[in-house]
Amino acid sequence: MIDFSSIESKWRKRWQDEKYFEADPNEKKKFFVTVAYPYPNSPQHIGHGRTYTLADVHARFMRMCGYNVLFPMGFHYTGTPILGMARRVQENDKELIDAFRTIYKVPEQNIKEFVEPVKIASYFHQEIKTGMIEMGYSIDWRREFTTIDPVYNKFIEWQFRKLKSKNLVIQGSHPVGWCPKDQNPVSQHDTIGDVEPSFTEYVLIKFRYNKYIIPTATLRPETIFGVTNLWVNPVTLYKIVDVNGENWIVSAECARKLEFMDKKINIIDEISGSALVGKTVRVPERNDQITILPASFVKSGNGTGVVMSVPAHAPFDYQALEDIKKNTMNLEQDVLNVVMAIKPISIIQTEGYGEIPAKEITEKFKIDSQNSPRLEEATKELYSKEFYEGRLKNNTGQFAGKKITDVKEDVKNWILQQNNADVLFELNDNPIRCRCGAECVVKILNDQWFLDYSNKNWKEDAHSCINEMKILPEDIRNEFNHVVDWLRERACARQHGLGTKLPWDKDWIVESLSDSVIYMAYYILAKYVNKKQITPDNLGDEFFDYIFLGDGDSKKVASSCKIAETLLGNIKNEFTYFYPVNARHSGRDLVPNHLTFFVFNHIAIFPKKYWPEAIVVNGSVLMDGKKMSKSMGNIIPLRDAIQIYGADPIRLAILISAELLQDADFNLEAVKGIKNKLENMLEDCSIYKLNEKSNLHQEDKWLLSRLQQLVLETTSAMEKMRLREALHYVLYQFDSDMQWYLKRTNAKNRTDVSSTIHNVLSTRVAMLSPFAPHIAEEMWEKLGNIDLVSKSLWPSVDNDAIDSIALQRENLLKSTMDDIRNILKVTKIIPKKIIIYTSDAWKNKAYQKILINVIKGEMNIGVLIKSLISDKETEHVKKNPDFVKKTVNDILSEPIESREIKAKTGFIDEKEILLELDSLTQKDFDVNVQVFSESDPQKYDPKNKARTARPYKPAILIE
RNA sequence: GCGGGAGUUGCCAAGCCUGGCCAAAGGCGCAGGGCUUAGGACCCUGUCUUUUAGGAGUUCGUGGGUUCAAAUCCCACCUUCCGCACCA
Repeated sequence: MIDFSSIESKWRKRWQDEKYFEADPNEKKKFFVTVAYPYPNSPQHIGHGRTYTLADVHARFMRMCGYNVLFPMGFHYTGTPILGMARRVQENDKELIDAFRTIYKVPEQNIKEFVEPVKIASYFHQEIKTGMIEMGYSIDWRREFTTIDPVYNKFIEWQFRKLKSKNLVIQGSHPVGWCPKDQNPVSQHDTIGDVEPSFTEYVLIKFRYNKYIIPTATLRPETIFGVTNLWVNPVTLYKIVDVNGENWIVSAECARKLEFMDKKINIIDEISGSALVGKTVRVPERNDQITILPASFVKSGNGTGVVMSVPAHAPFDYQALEDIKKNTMNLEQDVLNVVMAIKPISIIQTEGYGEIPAKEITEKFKIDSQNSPRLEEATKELYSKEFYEGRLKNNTGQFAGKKITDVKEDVKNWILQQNNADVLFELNDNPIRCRCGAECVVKILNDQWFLDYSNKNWKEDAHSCINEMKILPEDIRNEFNHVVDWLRERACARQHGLGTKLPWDKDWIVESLSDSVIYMAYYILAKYVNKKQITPDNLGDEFFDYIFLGDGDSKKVASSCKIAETLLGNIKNEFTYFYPVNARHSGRDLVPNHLTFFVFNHIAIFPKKYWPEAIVVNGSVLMDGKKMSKSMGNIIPLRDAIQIYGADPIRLAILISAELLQDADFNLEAVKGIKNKLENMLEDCSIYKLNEKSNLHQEDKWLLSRLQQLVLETTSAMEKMRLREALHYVLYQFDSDMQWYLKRTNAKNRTDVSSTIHNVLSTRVAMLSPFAPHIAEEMWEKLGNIDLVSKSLWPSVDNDAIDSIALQRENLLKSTMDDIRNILKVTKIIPKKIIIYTSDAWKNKAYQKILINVIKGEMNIGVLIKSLISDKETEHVKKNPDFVKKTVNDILSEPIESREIKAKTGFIDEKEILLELDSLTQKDFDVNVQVFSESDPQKYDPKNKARTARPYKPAILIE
C-alpha cells in the first residue's frame, strides 16, 4: 500500500521550494495557458477538477517540451448568486445553511459570517485554492487576484471605456424576468425550483368597440385576415383600463402585466365577460364588424383574457364555434343567428390540408369539446405545419402568396405601424416565484446597457479570428461560428451584485460575464499588484493603454501614474512577452457565452497580434453515469476525494474516462484500478536498476523499437490534447509488449534485462508525469534520478533505436506462437511434437512482387497471377493460384507502414528466426520445435502440411 | 423551431477525421484457473456463432449507394441527448 498523501505533499513542497511554476520572461519561448477562473460560491467538486486538470496537464506537457509556461489563476467574485446566498443566510434559510454544514462542511464560525457576501466568496476562494494546490496544479500563485480588487476595477473601467469609445456599448430597452418585490431581474437561481424565466412575445391586436379597445394576444398576427369573431370568458370580470390614454378592456391579470410593459396604467372600471357577449367590434385593417362570443377555453391569465377567433386555422376556435352552435350557453336568438352565419375564413394554403385545416385536424384528433386536452397537441401540429410550409392566400392583401415563416414579422410590423397593435411579453412557465416568494413578471427595462454583439463588423472579425484559431477539438469550431452569428446585443450591466461600477453610470455594475473576457491580460499586472508595486491610486487609462496597447509616452505615463519608468517598462515587456493567450481551457457550457465573448472582446480591445491562439473545450463529468447535482447527493468535494484516494489517481480517473468533448464518467472503480496500476509501476521502478551496458539481444532491440512507437503515438496524442488516448498509451498500451519481452527473456533464462526495462520505465514515467505529477516524481527518484521529472524533457523519438529487422523477427515469432496456440485451442490436443515449415524460395520472391504491387495499389488477383507466371522465378504460381489470393489478404490485413518496412527489408531468413521458438515452446508446452524448409527433401511431413507454408506464415504440424 | 452531438459486440466505452493491422482497444460484469486459513485484493485464461488445424460465418441504429474492400465515405430515415441569453 502506498501512502499517496505523504508522497504528494513531499513533492508539492519540493516544487514550491524550487519555485518551478513561477514564470517570468526569459530567453525561452513562452506558452501562456489559462482556464476560466472559478466562481467561489461553493467548494470545488470532481467536475470542476476536470477543466483545471486538463489545463495543468497541458501546462506541464508544454513545460517538458521546453517552453516557459505561465499558468495563473484568479477568482471571480463578480455576480449575484453570492449576494443571494448572503441574503438567504441573513434570512436564516435552513436549506442553504444545512448545505453549508453537511455538504460543504463549513465551520459554524464561518457560516455566521456569511451574512456578508464577500466572506462567502473569500471562504470558498481559500477552499478552492487549497484544493488546487493539493491537486498538484502547476500554478504561478504570485498572480492570484479577485475581481473586486481595486486595480482590477480600474482595469474593467478601462475595458468598458474602450468599448464605449468604439461604439460597442449601446443603450436600449430589453425585457427581463423581474421580481416586483425585490425590484430586480431574476435569473434561474433566483427562482424557487430554479426555473429559468423564459418568455414569449405576443402581438396584441387592437379591436375597437365604441370608445374602447379590446386587445387580443396572439402568436399569429398574420391570421388577422381570418378572424371571424372574438372570444371572451363570460364568467371573467374584465377591467377597463386607461393605457397610455386609450381605454382597454382586458383581464385583471393582463392589466398587471401591462404595468411592467413600460405603460401608464390606470384602472377605471370593470365589466363582466357576459356583458360583452353579442357586442360587435371593428377588425383593424379590414374595417368590418365581428361579434364577441363566449368560450370557456379562454383563460383570464393568458394574454389579455380575450382571444381572436380564426376558426379556419385554430383548432380551439373551430371547436369552440362547433360547441356554441349546440347552444348549451343559452345565447339569445339574434346572437345565435350570428353564430350560425359564421363561416371560417381560410387564409393559408398548406400542402396536405384543404380549405379548413382546423376542422380536419380536430376530426383527425377526434376532438369533441373545447375542453379536450388533445386540442393543445392539435394546435401545435397544425401551427408548425402552417408556419413552415403554409402560404398566405389571395385574401391577405399585400402578403398574398408569401410563406408564413418569411412574412410573420412583416405583418406584425405593419399592424404595429398603424397603431392597431402592441406587444406583450409573457412568462412561459407561469407562475414563476422568486425566492422571496413574490410572483415574477416580465419587465421591459428602458435604460439597459448592452454590448453590441450584433455589430456586423465585429461579427466578421470574430469569425475570422475563430477561423484562424486552433480549436480543440476541431468538431466544435462550427458551434463557435454559429454562436457568433446568432449572438445579439447582450445586457452588460445590472443593478445589483459584486463587481465594478460602470464608469459613466455609477448606478450600474458591470455584469459578470462581461468583466471576465480579457482578464488574462491582468495576470501580468496581478504579480506587480501583489508585490504592492502598483496601487489603484493614480492609475488612469493611459497606464493600461501603454501596457496593453503600447500607446503613449512612457515618461508621461510614468509620471501621471506615479510609477517608476523602469517598472512601467518591465510590466510592458512582460505583457508583450506573455501575450497572446496560447491556450484557453474551459468547459463546453461556456462555448455559447464566455468563450465566444472572450474572442469578441479580445478583437475589440487588442491588436491582432494579441488575439488568442487556441481554445480547448472539454465536456462535463458524470458520477457513475449520472449528472452531479446537489439534490441527487452525488457531489464529491474535490478535497474529500483527494484525501481518500490521492490527487494523482483522481487526476487520472477523470482524464482517462473520456476524450476531450465527451462527458467523463467518474467512478470509484476506475480510481481503484488506477491506484493499483500506479502502485505496480512504482514497485517496478524500485526493482529495475540501470546496470552496466549489456549486449542488446534481438528482443531488447525489438522492445526499444516498440518504445519509440509508443513515444511517437503518445506525443502525437498529446499535441492534439487527446489526453485520454495519450494516457492510455502510457498506462496500458505497452503492457502486452512488456509481457512478450518478459516471456522471451524468461524462456531464454536471461538475467541481464534490468537496463532495458529501466530504459523503458524511465520513458514511461516521464510521459506519465504531466498526468500524475506526484507519483511520477517518486518513481523518477526510485529510478535513480536526482532532478525533478517535471523538469526533465519530454521523450523524443530516437530513430536510431528503431530496428525494423528486429521488429519483423519478433513479429514472426509472436504470430507463429499465436498460431500454435490457436491450433491447440481448436484441436484440444496436448502437443508431443511441433514441426514448422518455412516457405519455398519462389514464394518469397512472389511475395515481394505481390507486396510491391499491392503497395502500388494493384490488387487484382488475375493481373497479379499473370505477371507472376510470366516470370520464370515465380511461374510456380500456376500450380498454386490460391497462394496469390491468400498472400494478398495477408498483406492487406497489415498496416501500411509494416507493408513498407517489409518491402524495404526484403527477404528474411525465417528458418533461422523460428529456431528461437524452441525456448518458448519448451517453456509453454514442454515440447521442442523442429523447423524444416518446405523444399527440404529430408523433412518430416506425414500430413503434407509443408506445401501450405507462406512467407511470414509458416506451416505448422502438431502431433 | 434554431444549432450542435450521439446510436458499436451483456453493460460502459474506443475506433469513424486519414476506408484495409477490425470479430473490433480498454474497463466492468460473467466463467474457469492460480494465489489465500477464508473472503477481498491481485495474477492468468476465456467471453458473437461455428469449427478436433491456425479457418469459416454473421455483426457496429435502419435502408440504400460508392469501392477490389465500409463501423469508417455519400444519401435518406428512425431513435436519443445537450445549448438557446442577462446566468455563473
